[in-house]
Amino acid sequence: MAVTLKDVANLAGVSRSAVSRAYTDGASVSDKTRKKVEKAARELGYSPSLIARSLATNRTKLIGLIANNFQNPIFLEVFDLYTQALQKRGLRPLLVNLTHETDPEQSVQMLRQYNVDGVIVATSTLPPLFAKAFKDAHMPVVHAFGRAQSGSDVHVVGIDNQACGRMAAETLLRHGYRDIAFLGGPEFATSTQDRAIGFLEYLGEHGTVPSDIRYASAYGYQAGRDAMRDLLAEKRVEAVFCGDDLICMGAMDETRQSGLEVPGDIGFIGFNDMAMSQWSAYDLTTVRQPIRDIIKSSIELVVALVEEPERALEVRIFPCSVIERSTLKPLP
Amino acid sequence: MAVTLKDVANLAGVSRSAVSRAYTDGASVSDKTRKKVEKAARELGYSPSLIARSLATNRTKLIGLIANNFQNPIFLEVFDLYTQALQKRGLRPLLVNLTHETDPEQSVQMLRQYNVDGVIVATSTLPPLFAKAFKDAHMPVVHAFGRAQSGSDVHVVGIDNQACGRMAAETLLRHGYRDIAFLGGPEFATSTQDRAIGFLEYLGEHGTVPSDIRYASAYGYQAGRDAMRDLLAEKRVEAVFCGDDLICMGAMDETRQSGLEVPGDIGFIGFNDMAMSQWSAYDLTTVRQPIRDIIKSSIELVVALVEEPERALEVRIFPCSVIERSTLKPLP
DNA sequence: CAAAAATTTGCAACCGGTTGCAAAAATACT
DNA sequence: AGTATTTTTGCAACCGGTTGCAAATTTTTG
Repeated sequence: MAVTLKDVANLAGVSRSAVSRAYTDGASVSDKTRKKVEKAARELGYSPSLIARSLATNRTKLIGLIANNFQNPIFLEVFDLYTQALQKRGLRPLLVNLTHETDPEQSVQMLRQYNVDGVIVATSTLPPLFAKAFKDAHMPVVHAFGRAQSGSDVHVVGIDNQACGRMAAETLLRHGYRDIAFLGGPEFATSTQDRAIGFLEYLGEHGTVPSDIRYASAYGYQAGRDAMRDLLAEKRVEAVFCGDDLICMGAMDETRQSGLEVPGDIGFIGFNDMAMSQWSAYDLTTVRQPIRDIIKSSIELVVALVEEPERALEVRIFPCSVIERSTLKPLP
Repeated sequence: MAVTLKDVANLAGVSRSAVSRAYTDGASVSDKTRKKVEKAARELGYSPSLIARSLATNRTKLIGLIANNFQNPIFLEVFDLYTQALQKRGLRPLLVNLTHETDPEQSVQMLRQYNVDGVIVATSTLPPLFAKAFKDAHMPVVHAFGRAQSGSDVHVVGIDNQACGRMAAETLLRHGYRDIAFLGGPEFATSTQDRAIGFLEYLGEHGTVPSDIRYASAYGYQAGRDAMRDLLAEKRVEAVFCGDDLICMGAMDETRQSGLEVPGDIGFIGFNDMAMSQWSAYDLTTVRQPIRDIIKSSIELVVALVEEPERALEVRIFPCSVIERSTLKPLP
């Protein structure tokens, strides 16, 4: 039913190899033959089967894209950028949803079966078990938005979360806040841990200590609200550093619902600078993470790894910046 | 390097067919042989290549998932549900981003090359050219969230947008509004057109006409804001039916920025009931679209089509419902 | 113009599985 | 026991491409 290389070869009056070569660039074909093949292909409506090619070349042009947070809209931006960037290179994302997945082996198994050329893990926290499983399966893996784990053996493209924590602290102090709370993402997330470290460090260096340290149960809106409710019930602070914009929005909504004003009564600084952060309902001051750069770079890295699997372990860090909007009181 | 079926066959002391059969259920193998094969496979860490299998069986277990709106967070919910539901059936989504794509042929080409078993188009508007291109390529296609086009030849799973438009109108009238505006998505979107028809129809049946009809340039926040700004500059209405929650949020933010109150000065009713719609900053009254049902059903349909390509054209419609929250004034 | 060099071509084996068919083995029946 | 029936097995061809190698062709050179 489908038209194959052989059909084209017959119509063009050349060998099957000739047709194949006409479709692989860099191959040795005369112009004359190529023209004949192209003509025949057009007449028959031929398009080569990537499956068959994959079998022969052992390359699928498939990149596994692993994600475990489909609640945070920032991942939609991430998917958008990934799919587009991959498409431009003639690659395709094979989306894997780890949201309710617990068994690393099984996921690896799947990716292996599809013979993906490489894997990009786009999660803030890569369970160590997964990292190991991928490595063991001899798949090129890069962990985007990850942390440079000391003992780890997976390539990382991301940001320096400690430095970002410091930036947030610096911004809050500069705006004249003293009585500050830290409201992070889940405590087990390395990203959260690092941001906390940098944040505390900087405050410490300037003779302060956070009035409250607290963790949302997830990188999500409701988790942010819940944590903020608890915080408000216990004490009063001047400003809050939230480990994620979505958490921040939840916290702000909770704050406003309880009758307080932002930034009049409490100031907020978030993290990520997702598209929604500039909505006027929030207009968040936030630490901006350069996701375009991270995504571009992680694709380049995984592609390079496909060519050169034994490449030296690499960690690529991109700088963040503070975007000042209106959730902090004006500079003194 | 990779361990193949032949290796397993050798170790187990059986033929290659035996190994193959051990892995296809329903095949004729004795228990004894299967045990031997399983043991050998375990020892070698064998996992069969889907690529090779695909070549032989002409089935890839890949479903093309086409989307063209990565700006609207509702699609993150959609992706989440799709990836999970497909995974459960042992299928994988091959994500295609049409956002900046104009040439249907090229996209079809791609999906053909990967030999996807079927295609799910998850866009509110399927450009007719795409529909035709897929059909011509003899791919099972289901248009989720689509409209039952009269002359079309693609299966559809979605909602009755006209009925939904009527529901919105009914809700607004019931709440005592008279001076009502329609703020739809892009005018070319069939979903928008249908919602408008139903909306106008119902109002007409109750002796009213909208005070304003207007279309946002996209199903997005900023587009909603811009359209609302124009509306406010021109006239004053009591309530607005927005063609999408995201548009509605933009419109609400614009309204509030201009000093008006919701629902005090202007009431809003949205469309979709995305996760964010219940955030307290908006707490939208909205028409709920049953996306879980649509997604589940569209997968079932595409799977059925793979088995039976010449299946009669089908249109599956799920009912919507109005979720009342706080963006309309209380019932009189 | 012939010989040497460079380019193009086709053959045939291979990638890693599946499957129809006939032979072999196991089970049922008289 | 021997024969008929059912189940299991291996052979070999096939899925749709790629690629090393040697032969055929074209181009360059003296």
